[in-house]
Amino acid sequence: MAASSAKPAVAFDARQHLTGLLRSALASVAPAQGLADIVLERPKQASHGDFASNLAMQLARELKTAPRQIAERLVRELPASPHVTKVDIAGAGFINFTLTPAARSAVVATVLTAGDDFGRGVARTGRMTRRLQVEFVSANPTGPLHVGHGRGAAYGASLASLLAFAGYEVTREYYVNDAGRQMDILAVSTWLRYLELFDEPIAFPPNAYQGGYVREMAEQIKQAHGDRYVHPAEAVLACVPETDDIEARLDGFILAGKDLLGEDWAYVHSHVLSEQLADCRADLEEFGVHFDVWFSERSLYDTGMVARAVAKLEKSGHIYTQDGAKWFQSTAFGDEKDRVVQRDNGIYTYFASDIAYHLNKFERGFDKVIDVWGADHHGYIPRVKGALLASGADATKLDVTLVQFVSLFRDGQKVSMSTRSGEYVTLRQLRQEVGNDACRFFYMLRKCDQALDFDLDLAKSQSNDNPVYYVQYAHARICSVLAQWEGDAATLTTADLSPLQNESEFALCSRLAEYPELVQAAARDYAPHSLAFYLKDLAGDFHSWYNAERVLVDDVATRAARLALALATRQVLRSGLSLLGVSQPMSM
RNA sequence: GCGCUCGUAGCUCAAUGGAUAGAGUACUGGCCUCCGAAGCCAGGGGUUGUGGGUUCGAUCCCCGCCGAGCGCGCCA
Repeated sequence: MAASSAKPAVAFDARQHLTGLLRSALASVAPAQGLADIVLERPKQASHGDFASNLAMQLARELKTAPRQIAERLVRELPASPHVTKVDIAGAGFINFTLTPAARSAVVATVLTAGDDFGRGVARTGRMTRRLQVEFVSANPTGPLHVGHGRGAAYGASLASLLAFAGYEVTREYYVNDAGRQMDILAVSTWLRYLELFDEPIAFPPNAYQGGYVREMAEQIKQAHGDRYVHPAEAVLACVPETDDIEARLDGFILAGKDLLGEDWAYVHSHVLSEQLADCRADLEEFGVHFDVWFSERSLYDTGMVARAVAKLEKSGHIYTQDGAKWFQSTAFGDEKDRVVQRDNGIYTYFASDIAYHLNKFERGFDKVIDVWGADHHGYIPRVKGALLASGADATKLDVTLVQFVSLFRDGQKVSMSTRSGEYVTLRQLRQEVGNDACRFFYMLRKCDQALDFDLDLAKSQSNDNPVYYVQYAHARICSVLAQWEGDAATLTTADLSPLQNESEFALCSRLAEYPELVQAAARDYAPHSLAFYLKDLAGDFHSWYNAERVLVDDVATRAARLALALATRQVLRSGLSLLGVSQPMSM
């Protein structure tokens, strides 16, 4: 298409340009320091110009000279530039650059030309990592997702989108814990509720899953299979030891299920698993959270990966046997104590499958493996990294990001939540109360390593005050103006931008220009929350400008320039909101 | 007790080692015959828990103390 040739070969990059100027000045002032990093930051205050460099302060020690004096010399040696209108020395020795109006507004054309690609990073090569995996949520499929999972879901999904946009190839993965005791507990819970439907007198264990969804699954099984799985209470209770140890009693119920149901146990087990997994998946899809891979823990056992992983550790001499169990010597890698990988009864622990899983991830050739865990799992980091090291893997390729807890408040009271007791607010309930957009955005309004207090009443009663509307409103406003203009937006790409002369216009331009570097920084730091804060700032700059200046004025040139600025703003709003999984309404 | 994550305006939260620590909310006072007032402008609000250290410069890095959450199982 001919239109693509309209894309300028080299868009003006102010940061690159100024870096070149400073490098040139540095070569004259201090030739020996030619390799010093040139840092350019965007000052918080408009009076400090468009860019500031701390180069003089960094050189003060080496040159044994006062920063301001070095700054003066640097400024004297700066090559003349058609894009710079003013260079100041301020504060402790900052060199402040103010760009010409043309250089400041040039970003508008850059945005409109690039469209959805504005801010997108190019694929990295060489020593930069390229293929990434983000594993997140990975909740046991033993019940509905709760608001804590929701935070992990929103964080992981936004992070993955951000990394992909920043130029990495990203795989989104959910680790399904479909093996192990928790699944057995869910199966037996359902079976016991099922027996209740046939009036078998068995007291429901207090540590079994209490949620209503368990009763629903029991009802489904009854509808589909009648009394096929019914066994008399006496037969069931015969397997359950008379003890105060409720865990031992629960294991007795599980044993009863396996013994009495025989091959039918597998049916109940797989039925409840697929039910919960499907529910979880649908919940996440509605929340705008998608996965490329649903990885089964059980497949690690079926393919012998778990046994191989343990054997590998054994071979490298990091396993010893004590009390009939096999222990991994994780203390050799900084863990607090050694950990069992295989119990005396021959059954592997979850830790063994975790090792196998991570080795599998590494075998798949990712340059970086990012695990998003709940903060309560922080104690597992040393042992997992230790196992990787012991297996000869490069543990620095594993990054673990911890997402802190979410506390819900209703009527000023903290809502106590426990998965087992079934007394918790589900992600689905939260989404229905607050809405998906507000939910996704709200979760992103704090750093993930910060505990989150979520006031349900506030989110419900004052949902109009939610920051997400502030950002979406800016988008809708722009759509409205463009609709009233009734022109062809494509013509704005080449609009003359010289009519943009007001401070509020330059402030908005500067914010737009910041977007690509913000994307890179947020991706580097695994910090999608900074994108949410950026969008709030961008919307704020837009609203301020919109109140200060009128877009649809009679003067044709001014109107075109301002429409172009509005359109560029909409482009970046749309880009950022979509990365966060928030919709971009035309009207609201 | 040991370990991890934290402690910033009344409240909820920001701040690649940079300049006078910023937003929102709440409070006070202004702005719609004018493109969407879910908006804008202005104002008061702080010893960044605390005491040291490193640095030209510390909310950020290091150490002690105080306080909060989480973890410390042959559960997942």
